Parts: sequence; C-alpha cells; structure tokens
Amino acid sequence: MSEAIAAACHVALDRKVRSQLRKWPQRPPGVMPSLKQPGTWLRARPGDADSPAHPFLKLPGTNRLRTLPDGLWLHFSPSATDSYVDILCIEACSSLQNLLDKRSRFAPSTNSLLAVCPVSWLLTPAQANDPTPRWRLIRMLKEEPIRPLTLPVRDIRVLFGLKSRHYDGFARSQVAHPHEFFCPMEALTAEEGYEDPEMRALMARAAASANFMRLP
DNA sequence: CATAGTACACTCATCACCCT
DNA sequence: AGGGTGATGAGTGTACTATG
Repeated sequence: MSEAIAAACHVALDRKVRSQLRKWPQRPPGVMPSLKQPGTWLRARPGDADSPAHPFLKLPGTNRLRTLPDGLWLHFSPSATDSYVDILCIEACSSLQNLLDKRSRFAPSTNSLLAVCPVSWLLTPAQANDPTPRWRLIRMLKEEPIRPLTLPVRDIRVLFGLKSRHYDGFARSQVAHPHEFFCPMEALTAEEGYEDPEMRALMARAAASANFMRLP
C-alpha cells in the first residue's frame, strides 16, 4: 500500500512540475536578449495537450533514445544560412537514478546533438491570444515548412530539480559541470515560480552571455 | 484520413552492498 | 545494525507507423 502511495506521489509531483512549467513564458525567466543570443526563444516543452507532437532531442542517424525533457526552451538563430538552436532544459528528478540518467544524456560530447521540431508544432501558434504560427516567429524560416525542422544544438544548459534531501546532499558534496544548474523541486512546483528572483538570477547565470566579462 | 498496432521513453519496484 | 546508495528488471503511458 505504501508503495502505491509513493508511486502516486511521484506521478503527482511530475504532473505538478509540468503543469507549472506550462505557465512559464516563451523566453526563459531571467534570460535577457543579448549579442550571444539575438534570435527567437520559444518554449517547446511542456506543450499543450491539444498539440500532440512537440520538439525533442536526438542523435544523428537514429530514431531511438530520443530525449524528451520535462521543460525545453529553444533559441533559434536568426540567420537562414547559419541555423542552429541553443537549448535550455529542465529535468525534474525524483530519484537518484533519474538524475544519473538525465545527467549523462546532457554530458558534453564531440558528436552532434539535434533538436527536431515537428511540422504541426511549427504551424500552430505559440500563444492562445496570438494567431501567428511559430514558424513566422522564427526568423530563419522564410516559407511555411512542409517537413520537420532539424537543427544542430550549439549550446546546452540544464536545470535539474531535485527533492530536498537529494538537493542538500548534492549541493554539499558535488561539483556541477559548467552547463549544469540545480534547484530544489519546490522551485519548480511553486505557483509563478518563474517570477522568483532567485530562479531568475539562476537562469540569468545560465545564459550564454554570462561567461563573459563584457560584450561589445 | 482514421484507426489499430507497435515500439519506445520514462518511471517504479526489488535486491545487494557499503558506510556510518 | 540501520540507513543510504548502487544496480537490475518490469510496468505504463505516449508517440509514431502501418494498414484499410
């Protein structure tokens, strides 16, 4: 019985994180426009229930082992001749196994990670009050797409949400990689968590321009 | 174009070992 | 001795594919 309750809690926690992230803006909170990222930010995950196909991450040449993050933001480059995306992922890890799995998926590597945007996602509007389809917001596309848009990933930043017990232990003894950021799970399940100053500051440090003393 | 089937990603459950 | 950690195997919901 207690196992069933624990399982229900995990499901509820995951669902709660996604339902909150669904309210987050199209641009990651705290991330400001910059010389490093002059293109368009769009929230790719979690998506609305009525649009089934959402962007995902994959490796070239395979349609298996795709990565479907809990939260995924895409920054599209403005140029049609130099197209790429920067990605910001949020992973809610309710177990240590989950953390290890997700951490390894986003580990730095020399092969090419790809972000795939389904056609149906590109054709639908990003916001309910604006009928503009997403592909028109992405300046690299000049015509309505008829096939999925597959882009190389230039930069990866990941925010891991950990349960407080895991977070405390991890924060005390572990060293994060430069692209890794960590927060307690409560920061992801909170109402209007994207307005939290600490969260905005954390995301600002995750921006691609944060590593430079000054930008021209 | 709609429906059913299939493959897969994600999560959960259980067991063994190690450190405190 | 107990709690925590690490490893392995199974279940479930979702998304894609094939067929009519």
